[in-house]
Amino acid sequence: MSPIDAPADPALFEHRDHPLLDGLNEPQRAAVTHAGAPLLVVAGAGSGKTRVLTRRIAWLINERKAHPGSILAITFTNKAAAEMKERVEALVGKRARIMWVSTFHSACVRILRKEIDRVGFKSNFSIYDAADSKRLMTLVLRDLELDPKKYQPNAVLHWVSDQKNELRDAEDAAKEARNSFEEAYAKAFSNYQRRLREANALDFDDLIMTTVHLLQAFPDVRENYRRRFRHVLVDEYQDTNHAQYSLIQQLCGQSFEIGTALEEQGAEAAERVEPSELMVVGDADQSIYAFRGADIRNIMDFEQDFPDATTILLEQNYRSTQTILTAANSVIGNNRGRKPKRLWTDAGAGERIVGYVSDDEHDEARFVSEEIDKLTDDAGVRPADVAVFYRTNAQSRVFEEVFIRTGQPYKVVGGVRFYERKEVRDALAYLRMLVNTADEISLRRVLNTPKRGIGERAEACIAALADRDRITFWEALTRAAEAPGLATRSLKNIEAFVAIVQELQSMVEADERPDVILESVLERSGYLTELEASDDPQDGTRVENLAELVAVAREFAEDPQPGPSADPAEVEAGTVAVGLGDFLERVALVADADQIPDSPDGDDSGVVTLMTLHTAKGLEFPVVFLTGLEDGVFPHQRSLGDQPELEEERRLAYVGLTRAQSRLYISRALVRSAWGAPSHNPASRFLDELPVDLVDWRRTAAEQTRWGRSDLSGGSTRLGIPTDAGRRNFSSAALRADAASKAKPAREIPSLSPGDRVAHDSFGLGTVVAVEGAAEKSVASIDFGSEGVKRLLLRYAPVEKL
DNA sequence: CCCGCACATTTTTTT
DNA sequence: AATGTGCGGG
Repeated sequence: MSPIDAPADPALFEHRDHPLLDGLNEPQRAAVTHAGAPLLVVAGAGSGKTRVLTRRIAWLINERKAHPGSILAITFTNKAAAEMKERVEALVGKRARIMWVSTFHSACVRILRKEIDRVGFKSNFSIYDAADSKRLMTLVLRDLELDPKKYQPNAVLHWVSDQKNELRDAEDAAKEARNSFEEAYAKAFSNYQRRLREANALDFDDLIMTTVHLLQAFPDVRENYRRRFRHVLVDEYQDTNHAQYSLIQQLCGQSFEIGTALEEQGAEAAERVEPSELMVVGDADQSIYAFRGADIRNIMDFEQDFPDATTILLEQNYRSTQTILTAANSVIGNNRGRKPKRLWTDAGAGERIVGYVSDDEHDEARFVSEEIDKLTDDAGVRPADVAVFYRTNAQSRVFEEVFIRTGQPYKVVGGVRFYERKEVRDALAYLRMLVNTADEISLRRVLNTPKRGIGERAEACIAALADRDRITFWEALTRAAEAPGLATRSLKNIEAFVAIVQELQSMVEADERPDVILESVLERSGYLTELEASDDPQDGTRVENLAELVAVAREFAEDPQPGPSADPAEVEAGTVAVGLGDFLERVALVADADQIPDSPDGDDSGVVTLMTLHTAKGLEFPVVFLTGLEDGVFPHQRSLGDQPELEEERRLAYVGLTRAQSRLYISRALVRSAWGAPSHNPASRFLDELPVDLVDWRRTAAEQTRWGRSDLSGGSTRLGIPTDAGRRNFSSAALRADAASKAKPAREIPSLSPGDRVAHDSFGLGTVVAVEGAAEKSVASIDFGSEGVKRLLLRYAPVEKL
């Protein structure tokens, strides 16, 4: 619990205070009670902003008699939304339920489901995620016969996303194209949009952009929502992009920007609605999403955009020790052009930061694991109090390996997400196609999955028929008999497929429960049968994942927790929609952060949490391990040559540091393998930016132990336990020099021949089966018994000849 | 039409 | 290192 929940002296406020202001400091109270002009709350990390938001909403309802339905609060994740709603409900009771508290995306979906027919979509539109978008873009680029080397789907999509975040449609983009390169991009954009429309589908960015366009184009719709939302609150304002900014403006009727001012004059005929009250909360130092269009100027320029705005600063931190805050302040102070802000606390200095320089990433992970052991044994820390952060998802692997080996339960948040697994996506594609037959991407995905003899050739015939008769791909499938050039055999298979789909569709029409439909899909499609018949061990896991998905669907059907875009009126009446479409929507909008084990009590108390720094935003943990502090890893390679990007990395470091409540560990590896090749990276420049005396270096580059220690106790590491040498403080510069001089992990390649017994760090003992190639390139096939036969590149593989 | 193999590509971060 | 894509043989 943070200290804010236990005010030092409640009596101090009692006589003059409203319960809703209880335990708040002065600026916090000012933010809660502020009325009128647009309000910017600059909330430093851990300054109690969630508390301010919830209290303010409760204040609006209880004291200012705002109708709960007139409140729109935007949060960053659905989980944050659910929590906020819950907290407000605890303060003001059940009527809080009809507020809109959701993410930008969920709020837009909710508006679009009602209004989107005005712009030519049907309300059962599909939502395409990154993978769907990529598939579609690949098709588009192929159609346009663009060189896939020069025009990569991801690059084009990123560009398209930028356009949409700036509210430019394909036409605008084409007009602004300055060279043939951009013209090609604009063309792809245009085709991509056309095909989305044909599929009755929207991608993530469309959800926002389409809503804004809709509000701009239809004054009656806009007035309707403006009249409804008298109070708009936006959290994490520093991470909003231009489209989201415009959305806020449209919804609030705040129109101080020049562009909107003109547009507003045009709409003067329509009845004017008083602007809604706007409060935004954010911290420019925690803006870490510029790469996806977030515009830090939205918060930096708030006072210019809204000339009569009030700004309130929250600088008192209730989360961390002064040591941690000083470190964070010191790092972020290296960014230029930021508004000065210094977090402080009265919690005291606390423990020093612990630093560790490891030989490689395995050593780093082992250090983290051992340290967690010590903390839980001696310091009364529960594993659930511990979080391990890293820059990129790929870094989670080593930690997982170590935790598996030591039996430490852990949970990786994000990464290869459940909903991105192939089998789960296949199953969802079936469901989406059933709900929206125009969804060609989903339909074609499952057409021959599992294999049912409908190949590329047959698919092309159907596509040609659809093209010729200007019908959807699905319709063409139902009329496959008319397709020229289609083999009889293929036709038979297609007819069988169509029959299955129609049967399943009738279940959807009959409003069967999502879990029931899903089970039928897996059964009738033959998907499950195929997996069960397979001897690939991976397919066993796939079956389990599908069972998990069915369980999720069942839970959804039986316990209709109001979803992010559920209609509050229905929630109130206890008739939350639990149809297949609602289920799909829920699934489409879940975020990584939504899956964080929420109460670290009970079952989850023994689980360590692993996640990227981005996912960590908004969270806090008593103990934090910030790993991989190497130039090229964090800050990321791609940011090294670019000042703005480097500053974003620094903000990311700031976010990471400020997640820690009482203990902070920082570590780096001298050698780290990526793409199967080792590279040694210098110390992260952010380490230089930490005050030297705050860090207790348990091990420095100078103390690197000898390689190849023969002691294989535990079979887990080839590196010796670091000596507990004197705790001298090396400046980072010294460390770096050390790293450079020692940076030769000269590793000899064991010469092996078939029959040799070897030991491997993670696979254990094995027998060499075969050796190919020579010297640096030699590859050995080694039988590790229950672990199977592995092919290992001896130069890098941690094997030792016995 | 399907399977197996070689090869390229992968890694930023996410709603 | 691991996974997806493109080709050739069956």
